[in-house]
Amino acid sequence: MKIGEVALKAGVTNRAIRYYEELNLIKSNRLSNNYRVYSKEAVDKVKFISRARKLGFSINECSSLISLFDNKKRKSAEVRKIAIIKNDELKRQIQELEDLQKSLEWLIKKCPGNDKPNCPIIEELAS
Amino acid sequence: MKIGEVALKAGVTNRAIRYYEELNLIKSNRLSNNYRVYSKEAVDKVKFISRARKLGFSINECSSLISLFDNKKRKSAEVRKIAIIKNDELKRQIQELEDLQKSLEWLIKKCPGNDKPNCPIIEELAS
DNA sequence: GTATACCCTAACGTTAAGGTCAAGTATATT
DNA sequence: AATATACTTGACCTTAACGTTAGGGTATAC
Repeated sequence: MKIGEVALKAGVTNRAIRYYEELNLIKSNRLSNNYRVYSKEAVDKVKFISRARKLGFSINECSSLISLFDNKKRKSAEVRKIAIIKNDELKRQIQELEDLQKSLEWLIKKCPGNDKPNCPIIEELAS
Repeated sequence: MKIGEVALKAGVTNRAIRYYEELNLIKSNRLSNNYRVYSKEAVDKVKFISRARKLGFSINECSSLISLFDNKKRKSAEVRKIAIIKNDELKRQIQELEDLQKSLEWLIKKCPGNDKPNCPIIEELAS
């Protein structure tokens, strides 16, 4: 299977695949014409990476997950640990954004939103 | 007042001030030695920008807010509009992150976290 | 045999908001 | 005078995860 087919099946671009390969997340062999060839398992791996990315994991984290994916002697506790770290990060990030959003919402509620210049939002920022 | 003092009073770096100036968010005059000089109002503006940034507004949005801040004939409805747009963006962003986080949490709960390889997180990503 | 589609590497571009030199000028202190 | 501190511009650096050319070679269909 050549790169285009893998890309199509996994729903990513050729460039992304070459990039993952560059970072050693996946591997390929070469044909005599230097084209990359992939096994069916490579498609699964690329899909795996794609799903993990959509779950919020960075490429680096994907790399760790792929290692565990490959390691049939893995301990589920190790996987769980990575997931928990990411989950905590997400929760913290959400909290920060919520704090901002609540502040903003509070200001919006206090703003009359009419034709006059008087505005609590501007005043708050200027205070 | 020279740049260092403004930076100190507003709690940002000299570089940040020059950057804001470069993007026309603030202005300065020059002394005969080419040093920038600022008025007291400039300090207020830089503080304004700094606070707005911390509320989640981008430099571009700060630029719009500064224009309204400067415009004494502004309508509070215009300010409110910008704030509402940003608020909606924040809400959407929070929602996306929460969806991710919930998915991850669900997987974590299902993972035994022991010494065995069997792991629902890996399985989900591989499915 | 030529048009089209696919593959290759190398390398620069993208986004935001400044950070970090480098090299020179100016001011202030001792 | 020498040293230390503050200011100037200009230009490259940072992060992530690829996107996008440029300039080729290869394969397949007609």
